[in-house]
Amino acid sequence: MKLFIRVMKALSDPNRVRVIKMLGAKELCVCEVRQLIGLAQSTVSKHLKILEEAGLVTYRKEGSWIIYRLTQGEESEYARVMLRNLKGWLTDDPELQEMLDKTSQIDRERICAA
Amino acid sequence: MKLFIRVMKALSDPNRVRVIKMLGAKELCVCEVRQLIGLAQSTVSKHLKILEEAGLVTYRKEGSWIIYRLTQGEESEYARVMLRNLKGWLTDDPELQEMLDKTSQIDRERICAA
DNA sequence: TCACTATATCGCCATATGGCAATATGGTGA
DNA sequence: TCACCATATTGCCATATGGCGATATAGTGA
Repeated sequence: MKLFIRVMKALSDPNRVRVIKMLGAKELCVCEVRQLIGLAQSTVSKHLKILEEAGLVTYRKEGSWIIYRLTQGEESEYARVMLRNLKGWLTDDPELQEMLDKTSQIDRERICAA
Repeated sequence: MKLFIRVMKALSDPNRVRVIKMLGAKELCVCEVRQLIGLAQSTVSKHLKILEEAGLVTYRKEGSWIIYRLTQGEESEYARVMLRNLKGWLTDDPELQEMLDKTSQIDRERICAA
């Protein structure tokens, strides 16, 4: 029950759902997410942690960047099924569509000066 | 997005998930739910409203009882898919199992004196 | 080492949520 | 009509949540 609730809570916030959809298009470092979603860095970091603890996203380090991507739901059936559902869901939301356009265009080198 | 979030929020509370699982076994009036779940009547009523607004449950009147049951997700793909998933999920949760046993045994006439 | 960048964590605040008791509403049956 | 039952709504409280700025941590590169 606890794990299920954790996944549902993680998906109960529109900004976190936006992050999931963005990461569905392309893996992103924290400052790219911050740019795309327009929240404070600390807020983005908190959201990513919640998604990670639900088994929905994972990350790797690359230099001083931390690059997040969706998981395959290896840790949680709930995460796996919800990620699969979300691929098909919300595809006609215009605000999300615009965000996804920006996501595919974004250039990490330009946004996060290295 | 709003509808999706509404479904996720509805499923983010363990007591509401318990109600869903109970109603998956059998339709129930509010006082039966109250008995099974052990919360105040006003709290149960509030939870049922949230589930209803998410398109997960519906109700009919029968005398002075209001009898709730799961929907078929006619109103919402999100509700439909989640209800289908939930049928298979949490089936080995011992605390839920016990509640489901009680649910199938419950006798409306005995609990809710008419 | 130092300055700089990226990220995480902390402390705070406003609002949302889940709980209850009390009250309102509406049907039942004498 | 009146008393009673089931349910919904309201008002209140404690805790959770989502937001931010400030600070801590850690890597980079001079």
